[in-house]
Amino acid sequence: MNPSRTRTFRAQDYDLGATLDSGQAFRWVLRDHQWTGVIATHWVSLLQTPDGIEAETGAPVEDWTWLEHYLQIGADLPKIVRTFPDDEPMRQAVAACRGLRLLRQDPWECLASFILSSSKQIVQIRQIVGVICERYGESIAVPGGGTPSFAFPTAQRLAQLSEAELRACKMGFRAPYLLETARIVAAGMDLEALHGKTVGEARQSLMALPGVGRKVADCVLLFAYGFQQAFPVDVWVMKALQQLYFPRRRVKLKRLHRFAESHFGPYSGYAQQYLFHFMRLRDKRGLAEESKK
DNA sequence: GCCCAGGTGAAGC
DNA sequence: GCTTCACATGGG
Repeated sequence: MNPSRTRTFRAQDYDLGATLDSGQAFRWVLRDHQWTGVIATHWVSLLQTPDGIEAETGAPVEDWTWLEHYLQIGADLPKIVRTFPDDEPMRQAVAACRGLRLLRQDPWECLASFILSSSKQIVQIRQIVGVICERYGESIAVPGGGTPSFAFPTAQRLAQLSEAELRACKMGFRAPYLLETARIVAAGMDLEALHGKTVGEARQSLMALPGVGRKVADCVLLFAYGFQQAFPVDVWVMKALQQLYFPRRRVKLKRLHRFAESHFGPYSGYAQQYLFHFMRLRDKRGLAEESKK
């Protein structure tokens, strides 16, 4: 096929906005109905259409497999949703988040981003990621006249920096974690090798890294490696499980993990993303209602 | 000023 | 094993 800068993907049941804005990835910006972001070294702009997604890139592309893979165009969403438990909370979440998908991201970018995510709001994670990309990422091709754009910095690049330089990117106490992890990866830890492991083994390898606990590890397992059983429990998912499944009884984290494993089926990670997004939507609406008063 | 954010690691029971 | 606390920074 001839190299081209545009391409159309046919896709049913795909809510691009919900997917790119649901706290999985931190580099997407909405402008004039188009989502603009960076995947590896590609500047990309995406537009939702009735039949699917129209993509534009900064440089001509011959093989579009990388984008199809990132967006998980081929995932059978109706089939996945049918495996969710048939209970009231999931019915509500599915109704509220129709077309929400899981992306398949680059392991290093996902790992580094989620090390920066701890105890931070999504807007702020975006901001920190933006700063490290501008300062330490390679410049990439953008359409004529566009503002400069940068790849996510490699582990090798970040490994050369000082802790002070990272702190200057507003990441606070996360700086030493990111720096140490970058140095371990730059020194030869093979992130690709985790693809061939079991969830448990892969999780152990990730949790051995500084700044990576159960929650960050599960995010990377789910959003980068496609382990559909990984079930990240952050404050929102904690709230969802507490309020929707265990009202008026405080349940400990360990128990919630066990509940999640047995209750949500083979695509529990997907179910988790629906609960997460559902809770955030509900919160936004709640605030909007309140400000009207 | 206050509380909270896609938490983790270390210290103290 | 568990619970508590410090850790930067900015949004609401």
